[in-house]
Amino acid sequence: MSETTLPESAGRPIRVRMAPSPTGPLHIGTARTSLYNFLFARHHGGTYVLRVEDTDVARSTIEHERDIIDNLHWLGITWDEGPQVARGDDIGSFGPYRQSQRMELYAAEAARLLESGAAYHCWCTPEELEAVRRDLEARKEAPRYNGRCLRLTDADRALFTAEGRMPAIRFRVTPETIRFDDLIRGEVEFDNALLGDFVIVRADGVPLYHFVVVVDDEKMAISHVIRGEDHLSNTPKHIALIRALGYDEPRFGHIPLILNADRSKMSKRKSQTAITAFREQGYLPEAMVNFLAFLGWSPGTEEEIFTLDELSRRFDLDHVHKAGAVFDQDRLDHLNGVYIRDLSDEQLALRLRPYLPDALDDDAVLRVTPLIKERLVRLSDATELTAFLTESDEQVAALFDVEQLLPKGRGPAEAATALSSAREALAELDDGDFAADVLESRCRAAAERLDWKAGDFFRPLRTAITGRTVSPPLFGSMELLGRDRVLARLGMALEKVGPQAVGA
RNA sequence: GCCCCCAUCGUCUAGAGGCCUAGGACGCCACCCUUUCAAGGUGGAGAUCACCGGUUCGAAUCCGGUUGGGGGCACCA
Repeated sequence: MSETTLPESAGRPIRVRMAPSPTGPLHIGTARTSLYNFLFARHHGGTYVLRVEDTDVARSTIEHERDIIDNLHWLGITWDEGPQVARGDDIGSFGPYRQSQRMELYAAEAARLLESGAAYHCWCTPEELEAVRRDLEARKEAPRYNGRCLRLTDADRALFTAEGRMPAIRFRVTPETIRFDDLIRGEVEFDNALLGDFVIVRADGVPLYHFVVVVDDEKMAISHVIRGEDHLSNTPKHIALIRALGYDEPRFGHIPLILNADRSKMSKRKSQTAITAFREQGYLPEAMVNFLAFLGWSPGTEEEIFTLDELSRRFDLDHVHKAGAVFDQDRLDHLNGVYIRDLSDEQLALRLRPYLPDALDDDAVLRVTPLIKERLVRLSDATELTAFLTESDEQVAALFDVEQLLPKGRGPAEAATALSSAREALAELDDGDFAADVLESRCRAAAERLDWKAGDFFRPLRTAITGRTVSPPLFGSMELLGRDRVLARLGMALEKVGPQAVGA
């Protein structure tokens, strides 16, 4: 681990965090941010914290939390501190790690802000706020809060309280220039005079994101906040809060966004974003990690296949890009194929198991694996590629029409001839001799006797055996199917061409 | 509307002033291999480095502007 690239952290131990919100399944963008934080922590020997941002109780669910944790683990991302399944059983001494369990903390910090005058109660109703916003927009001004409740008298407040209205808490933004040295973008400058006072605690007492993120990053001693670029313009709010609360300012680093094909921020509406969906389709976690790492980062060389360990050795913020990166499905597919082919037959067979029917026993799965290995883009492709093994002879026969039995330039009668001569040649074999190499030489000999090109001769056989014109290698497929079913399928195909063969 | 960020082949990227008549990968095309499809091999098309101006002996690389794209401006995160 090189210490030379260690970003300055004011002498604090390196602690980074991922802070997913369980309002949906693990998003590809969250996964990549988590990966970068993980790699950063690993590379610098820092501590990695998982914090669940579930203050929005209405939208947060335990199912989503489980999906997030489960899929993070699936990717191989691990953390040093975080929540446990059982509440109150956390790992790490900065817990609890669910924000919903830290409400007293936020209330206390909000009270401090109220007391110092850095925050104030706001009694405006959503309707009033909406009206003000519309008005400002109509006048082409920034849609920010007008500070009305800042000018309330004690009598006004007493009146609202008597009405039973509950106030929200607003942070009073000091007009000042906020500068920070972003780890990825360098010096960034904002004018906070342009910001309106923003709500930090809702009228129902629920504290909001910009507030809790700042409180927790301090209380969890986070040294580097590495997050998506969509938070770049929220950072001056966070810094203002940090100063008002007397906290230590962490280093910030904003990584580029993952984009839809149209270059907008990647979204569920336009792209598949749930990691779990990729997982179900049979993308390998190794491929996913490799792919995600290169979406916005490169090692600065021309190497491109990296394991998680190699990545944590090589990863550094210096090589993280500034521009957003379009999610390229073709590239993911290619990488997935690379990783699939890199697996041993045994390993691959194991991973294929969930995609194949129970009717195919483990031994059969292991035997068919080498036949389909280099034809798989996703593990789920195995389902279709091996379907002919579990389909009944009748089902297979129903899959094709006579057209698909015919080699280029040949008619039904000739297909019938090929089919029957193949059946004859194979029928002579015992069960025990039904091996791919034997089958192949028999069929080649039969083709030769007919004076056909082997490829032409194989086409009707392939269709008859698998029901498809595209299939795994023909003779390996026949071997797996066994003598009886091969002969049966050849017979059924023959019946199918029969009438036309006669008519031809 | 205001603020901020960004800009190298279609896409992901290499590139930190001369090594660049811009390299790699994916995708695409052709050929080879071949029992189909893949995989593999070889080759090819594809970027006047968004544009304009400056700095410099020299700029994809530095500076300024323009244009274009994106993000943010919630009692969501």
